[in-house]
Amino acid sequence: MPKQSAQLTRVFQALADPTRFAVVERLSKGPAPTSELASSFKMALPSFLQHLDMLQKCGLIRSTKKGRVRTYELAPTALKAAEDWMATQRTLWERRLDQLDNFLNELKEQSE
Amino acid sequence: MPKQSAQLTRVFQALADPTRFAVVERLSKGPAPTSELASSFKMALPSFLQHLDMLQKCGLIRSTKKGRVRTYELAPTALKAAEDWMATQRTLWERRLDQLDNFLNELKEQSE
DNA sequence: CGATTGCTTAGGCATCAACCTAAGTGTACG
DNA sequence: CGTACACTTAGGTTGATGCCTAAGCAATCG
Repeated sequence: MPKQSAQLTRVFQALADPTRFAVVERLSKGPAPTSELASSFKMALPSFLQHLDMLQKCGLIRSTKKGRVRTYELAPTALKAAEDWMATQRTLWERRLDQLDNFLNELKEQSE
Repeated sequence: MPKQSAQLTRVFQALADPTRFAVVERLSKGPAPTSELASSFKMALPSFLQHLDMLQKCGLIRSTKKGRVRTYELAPTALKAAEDWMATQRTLWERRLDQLDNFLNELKEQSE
């Protein structure tokens, strides 16, 4: 499944920018409209919107429009998928270290 | 602590590339020398080395050199930090959803 | 309805990231 | 000691990313 990993690299790509990173942190505390989100950054609005689009395209956030106001919220599924991948890599490695440790202990006992 | 988040965005940046992503997956299964890692990719060696450097600079991997062979291994701490950040954002959001759910249930009970 | 507000689209510029080839350093082996 | 091997350094091309201004559209408000 190379499709899966392509999706994950897009999520990481999205989180690699300080602006988008900060948006995710903000949205973890609750939904917010475009203008409120934008007000924290000194960037022009269209530039900021590109960041929101990117976050939405990779599935990290969702949005709905009511009247002329668009509201954004976090979409935890993408975050969870990335989190799970990381946990898998890390625990594979840590388990391997434990096995090595056991092996060395056995060697040590044999020599005693 | 804006230092913390800068470190995290660099980790995400590192994982945003398919080559580096694949290297981390490979190294989760155990250490490997430069040439073995490089053999999986059709890229020129110096190009590939840039990827390894980037992974190392953000703390995702370590390396040691013995003779003329450099061996790489995973460094789980950076991975753990990124994982923890994601879990925090996600659970903040999910807890908020639960609270909203409780609130709606209370409203519903009052109306019955 | 006319002006204002909130977002969207279009297009352009500058910097950086990912790749390459060519040439260098140091270790090992016959 | 000379050759081969494993990596390293230097330098250059190219496309993607991040930013801007200007102009457009649709929903309110007076």
